[in-house]
Amino acid sequence: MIRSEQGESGRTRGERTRAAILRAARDRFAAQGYERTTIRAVAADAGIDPSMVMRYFGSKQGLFDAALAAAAGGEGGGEDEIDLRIPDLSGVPADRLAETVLGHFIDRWEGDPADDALLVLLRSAVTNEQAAARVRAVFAGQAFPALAAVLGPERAAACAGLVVSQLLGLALTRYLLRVPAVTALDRPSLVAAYAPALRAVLA
Amino acid sequence: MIRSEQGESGRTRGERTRAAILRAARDRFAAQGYERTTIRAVAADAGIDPSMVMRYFGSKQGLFDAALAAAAGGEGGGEDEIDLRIPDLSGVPADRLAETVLGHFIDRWEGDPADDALLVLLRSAVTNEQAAARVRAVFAGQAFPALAAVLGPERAAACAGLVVSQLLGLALTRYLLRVPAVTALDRPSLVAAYAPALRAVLA
DNA sequence: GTCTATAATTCGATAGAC
DNA sequence: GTCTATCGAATTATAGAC
Repeated sequence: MIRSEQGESGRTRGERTRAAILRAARDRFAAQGYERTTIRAVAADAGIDPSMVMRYFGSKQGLFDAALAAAAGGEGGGEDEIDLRIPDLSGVPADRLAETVLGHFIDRWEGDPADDALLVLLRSAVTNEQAAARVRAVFAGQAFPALAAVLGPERAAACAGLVVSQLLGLALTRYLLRVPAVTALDRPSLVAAYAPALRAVLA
Repeated sequence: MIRSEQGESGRTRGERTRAAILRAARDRFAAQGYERTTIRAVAADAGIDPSMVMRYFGSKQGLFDAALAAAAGGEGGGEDEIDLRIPDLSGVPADRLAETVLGHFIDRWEGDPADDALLVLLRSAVTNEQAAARVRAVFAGQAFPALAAVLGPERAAACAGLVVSQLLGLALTRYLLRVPAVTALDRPSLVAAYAPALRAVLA
């Protein structure tokens, strides 16, 4: 029993260390962005040595990519792209579309604290061109198709940019800048307040 | 003529150096944000020694504050706070309010390339708490009162957060993240596209 | 697999000559 | 007023002992 299968769910020691690093990295990148996050701080949060981060992820950029993929992919699989998990919009009546999209988007931001892929990505995208390109790719590859499925491609093309502006504007003021007038609202108030504007775009 | 009044508009040599540093700093902060901007890079852009930056502005934070104030105050005076220059909203008919606010906001972003105070501020505010606090102060001190003047304080309180989300969402997707669906629009299309959503909020 | 030690840079900031 | 020289701290990244 020298090289032991660890008691917890068959994970090896290395896999647990790797997971601890990723969790710490996700929190740091989400809270401080790419530049201000240091490998040393991540290592300290994870309770291991900074050199371990390099061993597992090669470089700071490699750690960022891994943190993004881990936050996005969840525990299910190993996809390396963020999954917005936009649901079954095709069954939603037109007059409930705005509320449905808003509710789903807010859930993605406030639901599981460990699932902060969007926060990680958006916080860094403002000063990191690579992260910004990723935001563009996510919305082009997921948000637009989801809209096109219910509105048709031509109407989706006309309003996709508007929808992205609305949703990211909400995220920016509520989660990144923490503007009091926006953070003061609870979830139901938030949906009710933003639905008319989004409906004006989707109609 | 040893200590010469320089030929150009009576400015002393030091004043011209100071102005060159400020211009370089503004461009760097606007393009890269606070953390990625280095004093050395600003000095190189301005064609002077890095120590001159320290001499004139004391610290990196001092340089940032000065760049913000210079971009905001323009050549007119010496105010040290950003001026959104929200105009005469009280004379605007209610059904043209959305277009007026949008047009003014877009002009502030695209008008004078040297007047990039909002870009400087927003780019840094996402990862710098001090800059974020400044964004909150600007909107609380200028955007909200301007709205209150036309809508009354109670209606302004209800929609001020929404308006900020809309406008900053536009700025984020167009100028910072450069989402193609948003950057593709020219100025008139932009106003026409965003006006319905803003009107839904202001109505 | 984990850590110690350190290399190699880069940064903000200071002291002082001219 | 401008620059040279440098300090001290922080960073990413590497080499190697255990």
